[in-house]
Amino acid sequence: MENKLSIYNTLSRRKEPFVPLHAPHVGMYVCGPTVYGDAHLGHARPAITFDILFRYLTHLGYKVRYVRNITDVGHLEHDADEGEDKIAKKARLEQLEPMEVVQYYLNRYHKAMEALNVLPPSIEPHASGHIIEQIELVEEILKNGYAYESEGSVYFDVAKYNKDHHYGKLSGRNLDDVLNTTRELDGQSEKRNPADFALWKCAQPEHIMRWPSPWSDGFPGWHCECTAMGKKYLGEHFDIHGGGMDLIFPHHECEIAQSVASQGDDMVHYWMHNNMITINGQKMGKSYGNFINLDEFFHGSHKLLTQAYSPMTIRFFILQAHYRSTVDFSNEALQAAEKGLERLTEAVKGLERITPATQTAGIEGVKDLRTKCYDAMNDDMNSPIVIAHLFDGARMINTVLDKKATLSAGDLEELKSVFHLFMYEILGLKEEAANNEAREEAYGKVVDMLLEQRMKAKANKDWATSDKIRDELAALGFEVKDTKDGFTWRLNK
RNA sequence: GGUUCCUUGGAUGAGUGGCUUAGUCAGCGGUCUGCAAAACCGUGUACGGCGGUUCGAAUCCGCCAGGAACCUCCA
Repeated sequence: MENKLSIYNTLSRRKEPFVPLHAPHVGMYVCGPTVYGDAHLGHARPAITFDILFRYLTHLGYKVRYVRNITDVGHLEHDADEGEDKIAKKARLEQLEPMEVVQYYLNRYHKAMEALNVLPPSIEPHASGHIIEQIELVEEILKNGYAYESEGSVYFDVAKYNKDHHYGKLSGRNLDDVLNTTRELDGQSEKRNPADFALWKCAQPEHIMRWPSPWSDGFPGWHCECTAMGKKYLGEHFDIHGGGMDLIFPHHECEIAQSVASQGDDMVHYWMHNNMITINGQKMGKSYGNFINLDEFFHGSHKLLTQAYSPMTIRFFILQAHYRSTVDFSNEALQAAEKGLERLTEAVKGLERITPATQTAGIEGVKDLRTKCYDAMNDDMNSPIVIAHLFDGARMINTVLDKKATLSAGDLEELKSVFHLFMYEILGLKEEAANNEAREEAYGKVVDMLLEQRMKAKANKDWATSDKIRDELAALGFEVKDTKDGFTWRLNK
């Protein structure tokens, strides 16, 4: 399969032509959410970034298997309840089963993703459902001598690994740096080296989520799930592994070490990382306490928001920046995105009002638009440039609507096709379904307005107008009843 | 302290050696319009600072200043 797509590989720190290992099949793994809280704006970034990639690769004709995991076990939380599982902690606080918490937030995550028009991945595996695979991974690493058991836990032997391989090649670190800066943690005594990371953790008695293993009742280490599930569903070697930049170290670095230590070589060909969303220049994140939930954006229910922003506004806002740049949140920026998106959608609607002429005159560039959009997408998914070209298209459309130019039937179809492809299919900017409640209310008020007019007509004994309004409303399904002091109506269905 | 990276006009945000410009939002002027909105046309100041390489740098190199992410769960 031929394409000119190049993507930035974090491993090589440069753009590389995208050549799948087993065309036409493409394997893609993206780190999904830890479901112990509502999704915030930061979670939308990787979801949308890799949604675009998924859509584009599919459009290019690849058979993409997109795996996005759900982390529902194993992440240690480092605060008052040190060593306790995040999911388990939340569960105890809320008196819920751990899996109940997982399901609750997972449902909400799915709802938010659907609102953002993020396509569901091909497979969405849960870490808790792949304990066996993770134990097998740990056994492999042990067998190859890159791990050791200590008091029921198993740790990755970073120093030994680093003698044979480079631990830190993804994040640009060397082991000495890591050693000098590794923070002192509890349980350090179990480790031979402070930089060693856990592959299996022996569970404390109060730890709810636990599974039997050859070493202890416990739970898998932080990084095992992605390696184990990536291998299970995409094979020992697959094309793309994505996630947020904040996962490069240690998470993805450890994944590389785990795959090399278990199977002997790298599992992933292209590492891709989206940048962060910032707020006042600082990363939006749970630990900073400066995050805004997606639902809060959709409803405008956060003190930093001056209004509600629709899911498509959020999506457009994110796509207006390149995925490897930080993007700064502000009401002003979101309002600009909202208006810009409106301009595009109005232009697309305008396409339907254009009557084709015998030839195109007065505008240029219709025929180049498609190529320019492809070029931008091929250049490491430069969505802001694609959008800029779509704005050029919007200007063409508006000029024709202003009767200052004409479009041939062929060019009109071409414009429609380009907009449909890039705006809807690839960038996923679906036309917004209006807020139903608000719409219902507005429609109701329109009916009220008509009936007020009818009341005036009745007062003037203008029975013709009065009856006309009632009959026409009736024809539309509105049942109008006069009362002593006015009227009532309802919609018969 | 270490690693990686960033600094572009009023706000956002592309661009990485020259050519023709990003684009969007806002502002200003105009066209259109019963009014308004929309649309269209025109429009300004920009590449953190200093030095270097080069015929030529926002773009490459060095230093300085400021900022960020990671080094601890994080998208």
